Amino acid sequence: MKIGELAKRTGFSAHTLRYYERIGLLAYADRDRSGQRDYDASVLTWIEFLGRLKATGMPIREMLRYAALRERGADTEAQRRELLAQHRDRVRARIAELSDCLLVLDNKIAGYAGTETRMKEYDTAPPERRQKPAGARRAYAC
Amino acid sequence: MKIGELAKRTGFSAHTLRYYERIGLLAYADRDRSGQRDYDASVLTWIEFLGRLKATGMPIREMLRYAALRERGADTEAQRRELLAQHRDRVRARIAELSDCLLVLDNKIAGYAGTETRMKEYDTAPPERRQKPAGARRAYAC
DNA sequence: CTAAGGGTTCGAGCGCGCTCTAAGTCAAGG
DNA sequence: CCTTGACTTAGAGCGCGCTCGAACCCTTAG
Repeated sequence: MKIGELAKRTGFSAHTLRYYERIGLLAYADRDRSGQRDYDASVLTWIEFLGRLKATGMPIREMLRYAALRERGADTEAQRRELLAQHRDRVRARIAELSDCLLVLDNKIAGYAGTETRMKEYDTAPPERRQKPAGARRAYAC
Repeated sequence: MKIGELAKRTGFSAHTLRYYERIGLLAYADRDRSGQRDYDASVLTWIEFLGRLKATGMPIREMLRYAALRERGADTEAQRRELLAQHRDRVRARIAELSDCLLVLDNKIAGYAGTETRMKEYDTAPPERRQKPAGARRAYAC
């Protein structure tokens, strides 16, 4: 497989794949007689996993540490497991943080929606029902 | 409140707060007779909300759009709500992505743990019980 | 009076992760 | 034979979000 196809398959650009090789995140790829990289399909698994690490915000520095352990073979498994476990904890924390922020956002949005609803109700409701609806209790500040 | 205290209270550095003012994310702050910024406590709410937007990965560009709408007053509420709703959807998608990756990580980690378990079992189990345990079915590739 | 410890401005610099340019090589199709 | 287009390299450049340095100004405590 040449770099263009690998790019297509992984979603990384050829530029990025070469960059990853340069910095050591991908092993030096075999070249054909004309010097072009010729990838083995097995690299797909690794690149896809790198994609996961990247998607979860692992810095390249740390991917490099993981890649280096991997290259050193089976007796680094405990260290790799440890590294991933730490990362997993960070991901969990991140999810929790985002979920927390999501509540704030929902609240704020509900506040805006509440304003519209109140305005509509104020316009359309008969005078005796013109009172603060339940949604009006928060989120005016911003 | 001077910038140092605001920094302490919000978790943003004084440098960052000045930077935010420079780019228009924070309104120009009143200065005292000696030219030092003197903040009103009300700015805290806004800065904390900015912190939420930042924590959820909103780019500064977009915070600026939101801030600009806010400055323009109450008749931009629908647009602000729309902007936040879009952002909220991205946050939800991001949480989903992270959760998905989390499963992959858990799996991989379980694979490493499985290796250790298997090695232990292989070392300690009597020969007739030396067979693949349940945890051995995946995640060797990396 | 002096020194410490805040604050001010402007602009340069940095760390990250790419992303692109330039100049060149090579293989296949018309 | 010639063009097209994908590939090669080394290295420069970029967008983001700060972060810091230099040189200076105020206020306050000892």
